[in-house]
Parts: sequence; C-alpha cells; structure tokens
Amino acid sequence: MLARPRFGGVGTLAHPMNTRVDITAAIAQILAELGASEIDPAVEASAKPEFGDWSTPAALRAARVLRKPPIAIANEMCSLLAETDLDVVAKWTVSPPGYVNAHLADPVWVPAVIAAALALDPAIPLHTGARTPLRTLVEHTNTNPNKAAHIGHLRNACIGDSVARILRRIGGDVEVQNYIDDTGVQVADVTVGVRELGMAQQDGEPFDQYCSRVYVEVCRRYEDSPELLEKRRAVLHALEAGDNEMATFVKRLTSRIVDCHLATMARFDIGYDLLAWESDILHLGFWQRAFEQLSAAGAIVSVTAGKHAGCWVMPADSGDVEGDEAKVFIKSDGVATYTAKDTAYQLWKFGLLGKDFRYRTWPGVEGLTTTTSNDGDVDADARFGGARQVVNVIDSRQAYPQGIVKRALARLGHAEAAKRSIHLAYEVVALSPGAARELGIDTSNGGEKYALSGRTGIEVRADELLDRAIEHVRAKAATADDATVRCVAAGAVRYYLQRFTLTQIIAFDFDEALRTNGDSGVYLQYAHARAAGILRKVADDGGALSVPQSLEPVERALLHCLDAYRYALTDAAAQLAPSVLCNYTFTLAATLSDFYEHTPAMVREQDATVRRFRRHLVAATKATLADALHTLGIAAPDAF
RNA sequence: GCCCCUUUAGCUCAGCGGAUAGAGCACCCGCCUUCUAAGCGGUUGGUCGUAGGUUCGAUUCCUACAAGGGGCGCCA
Repeated sequence: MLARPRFGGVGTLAHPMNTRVDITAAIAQILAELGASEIDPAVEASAKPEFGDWSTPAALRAARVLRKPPIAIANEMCSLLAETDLDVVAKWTVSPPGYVNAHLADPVWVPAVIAAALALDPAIPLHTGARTPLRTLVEHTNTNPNKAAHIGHLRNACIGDSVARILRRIGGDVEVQNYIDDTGVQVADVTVGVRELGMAQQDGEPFDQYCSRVYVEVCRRYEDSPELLEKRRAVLHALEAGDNEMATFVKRLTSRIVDCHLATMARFDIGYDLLAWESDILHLGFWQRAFEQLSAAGAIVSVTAGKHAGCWVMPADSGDVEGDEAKVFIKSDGVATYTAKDTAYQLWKFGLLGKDFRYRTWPGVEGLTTTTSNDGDVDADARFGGARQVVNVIDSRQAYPQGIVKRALARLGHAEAAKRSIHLAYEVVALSPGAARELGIDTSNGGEKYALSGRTGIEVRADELLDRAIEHVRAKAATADDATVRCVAAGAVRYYLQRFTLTQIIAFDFDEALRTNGDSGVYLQYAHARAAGILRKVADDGGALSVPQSLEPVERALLHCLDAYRYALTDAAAQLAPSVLCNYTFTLAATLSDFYEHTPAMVREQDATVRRFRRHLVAATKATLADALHTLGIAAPDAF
C-alpha cells in the first residue's frame, strides 16, 4: 500500500482550508483501497449534529460492488480513516444504516473558518475551489423603450444583475449588456401616439409613465380605427431605412425612456457596462454580414416553393423547410426576422461576426457605454463582446427563438459557441388574485394567477412598488435615515423577486412583496444590523482568538453556516441561480438570530475567552452576511 | 398534434437518489429592567398530483395518465 498523503492543512487566506474537499479526498482514497473507486464519496453536511460534522453514505452505495453489508463496509472505512493523517478530523464514527461521519477538531477548523470569513474582501475574488468562470457576457433587462419598467422587467433585471455579481464574486470576467429594441412595433406604437396623434404629457407626469399611458391608449384606438395601423407601418418603415427625421425623433424618445429605465434600475443598484441598440445592429449591417456566413455555410437556404416560397429559411435537422422545425430568417418581402437579427447579435457577442459597433459614453451614468452607428468617441481599446460564454436572461416564452439562435451557431460550425449560448430562462411574473383585484381586474372566474400586460395597462410599475415598499419600511423604522430606509426597501423588493427558483411563476402579491418579517429581505438586513450593533457594544479587547473547550450547538451551527458560504456561491454560480444564494443567506441570518437569542448578552460576559470568541464569531457572520447580501445586490446597513 | 414548465402543510415556496420531508406566512400559546422583539421558543398542520417501473433505498430517476400555465408566426 502506498503511504497515505497528508491531506489538507489550515490553509492560507488566499486558499483557505477546505474541509469538505479534504474529507472527500480521504474518503475517495479509502474507497479505492477497498476496491470501490467508482463510488462517489458524496460528503455532505451531517443531517444532525449528533451524527457529526460531515457524513457520507458511500458505504451504502458500495454495498453492491463489494458484496458486503453497508454497516460492515462503514466500519472498515472508519478504522482505515482513523489511520489517515487528517488534522482537521478528530474522530470518525459510523451510524446506521451505514453512514461514516467525521467529527472535526474544533481548535483546527474553527479558527480557519473565522479567519476566512474575516478576510472576505469585495475587491478580492473569492476562491471557492470551483473553476473560474469563462469570460461571460450577460444580457438582461431588455425592456422595450416605450413604457415604464414593471415588476416583470424587474425580475429579469434582478436575476441578471445577481448572476453577474455571483460570477464576478468568484473571479469571473463579466460584461453586462442591456439590449434596447428601439426599432420594434412597441416603440412605433408610442411614436404614433406622441407624434402622429399629439398625445400630450401631463403636468408632473414622469416621461416613462406618460409613454406607458400613450401605449395603452394607442393600442385601444387600433381597435376602433384600424387605419391607424398604417401610421405604425410608416414609422416602422422609416426606422428600418434610418437616417431620417423620424428616426431622429424616435431615437430621442427612446433615449429618454432608456434614461428612465436606467434611473429605475439604479434605485435597485442595478447597472450595465453597455447599452446595445437594435438600430445600430441594423445600420451597421450586422445582419448582412451574418447572412453572408449563414448562406455560404448552407445554414439558411432560399426557398422557391411551398408555404415559405420567396423566403430564406433555416431548415430542420431533417432538411425540411416547411414544418415547425424550419425557421424563416428572411421574409418574402426581403426583411430579416427578429430571430435573424438576434443571430447576428449573438455572433457578435462571441466575436464571430467580423464586425463591431462604434461606441460612445452614455451621458449621465458613470462608466456606462452605448453602441452607436456613427459618432463614436470611445477608443478601440475599450473592447466589448468577444465572450467565451453568453448568458441571455430572457423569459421562458422565448425558448423557441433562443433555440433557433443556438442552432444557427451550430450550423455555422461554431459548436463551442452554440454550447456556451445559454438561454437563462425564467418564468414570468403574474398577479395573485389579491393583487389583481387591487388593480381593478375582475377575478370572479376564480383564476389562480392573472397575467401582466403592458399593452392594456395591467401592471405594477417597478418604481411604484419601490415607493410603496419605502413607505412600508419608513412606517416601521423609528430612527433610520432616509437613505437607509430606501436601501432596506429596495433590498426587500429585490429579495422577493430573486428568491424563487427560475422555473416558478411568481404570483405577485403585495403583502408578500412588502413583508418586513420572516423570509424577507428586511429580515436578512436586520440580522446584519444586529450583528453590527453587537460589535458596537462589545469592545474588541485585541486579544488573540482561542476556541472554547466545548462549543454551544448554536455556535457550531453558525460556524458551519459560515463555512457553507463558498459552497452556496459555487452552487449559485454553477446553476446561475440567485435563489440558491437567497436560501443560503436566509439560513445564515436565521442561524445568527438563533445564536443571538440563545446565548447570554455578550456585553455582560465575564469569561474573556468566551466573549472574545463570540465577538469573533459575530464579526465573521457580519462579514459573511455583508458579502452574501452584496452579491445579491442588497445593501447591508449597520443600523435601522 | 408536438415541445417546455408547474403540481410538496390552509396559503407562498425550499428540497430533487440516502438517516424521522423543511422554511416563511396564517392560526393558537408563551418570551422585552440584559448586545436592535423588523426577533425567539412552542402548538397545530403532509398517503410529496395519480398509477406503474428501476433501485438495497424514490418526494427526488424512468414511463403513462390527470390538472393548471406557456410555446410551436413571413410578430417583436
């Protein structure tokens, strides 16, 4: 038998001790020695403190290959593990029906966990042991620039912003883009109302709300006056041509709305690196370039007969150009479809188009750049695009066209880019019956959810929701200053929109969204403020940390929670799922509250060792909470 | 017709091969002269949609079915 390697160690600040990895390696080696190397060590946090700190059901899994009872295998593993040189484990035990448990040596792992938490620094990427993400371009928000942003758009932005933060936190190079569809039907509708019908902005009416109102009104008038659709067609035609007075007018209008969107999102601490405009993609000839590539590769073909006669189509895998699987890229009138232009944009994102935008700084927002077709003022060193991985945060209803874009990349021979074209699909935000009633919708049909609709004005504006949350928080916050009230309210709203898994439709409910207790953003922030309060009250005596002889269960639970931060971040990054980090942060906050309630007030603690240890523990928890909250785009106030 | 998502406590949701299925809300009962009660503890509440299958082990994987939602445009 080979000499067993020495596992683990206390680690360094750059690469903190990773107890789970060390234990996993030890288990894996023992499994190999027993002739079950194919069995996954599967080390997980112990289900109950009585079992130990870390446990594995590997013996249960190995029973079949080793043809022995699980408990016998577990006992054998246990005695072999006892011989390994793993300082962090004090004792190995077995529990039915065949779990092997590691009990950690407190003087080894506890100081390491606290030191790692206290060393957290937003400016320094956290090495979780997972591979650093590829250079990633995240596109999110993408709200049509013809109306105020509503809670559906806000869910998109929250998910995208948090995904970007999560990837950056573990060292990822991430570029965030907001795509502006300024040449579409929705923009044309508002243009018809403002320019052709002369609908006026009311006194004191915010510009985006004004446009929302015009949009609803114009859509209503189409019903009575179908001839109005001709005006829309004219607007769209002018936008397609570009470089005319209409295009200039629309550019000014959409820019004003984009500024409103940026201001709304800024209230939630959501920002972007680049605004990418559809009109620039159009006028810089991105599609023509993509067309050359697609047609040369045979990815799209000209169809002369059948229902797609006169079109260019991307055939199904079977070669069929007529069925559901075939997708029109160029209509018979010669105009490219949205999906076609999106394919060109996706090629640009990967640096595969062979064409680039021109760039200009966006006035009024620090660090924000916009694409432009003509008067660029940002030098070529500021490079955008050229990503190795692209994450498009788009609701799940667009799965079909997103799949087409991915398929187009594959047909061009860009297998890697196709694989790394990720449609981060999330379900929409709808209204709960209660919220629907509050908006005056008839709910007598007994539906469980009611769809939002910007076109008919059935929506909850993001700004309006935040204003209501601010009033809610202000009513409860006796002493907090205005800035704190605002960030607590924004955090509450963000948490509500991020804590659901992406596959769940959110049945938006005012009571739930505005709640300030229980599993809410306010609870997380409150826990952080509490920790800060303790640190203010309990002086740091400057003494070195020493671990008490025996830890209270709540202390041990809190330490495990701190240690779990890196695993939560790793999971959240791997799944591109902010909800994973939300769950973790709630558990951390709850565990701190549990600790707070079940240990005597620290200010009166007479035992200097215990007081010092607990102060370190609270400081470490505060640092971890702050880091997790920041990664979720939620503020971590010290008091409120 | 085909494809995707959902179905877990009264309500809103986690969990997605392993040890007695967890939270929050609501309800009821307690706890503020002690570091923030926006908190904590306790009580009540579950044939994990149904039926098969795979497995030592299934809420978790597979198949079928049911209910609800979404998609399958020469819309964007």
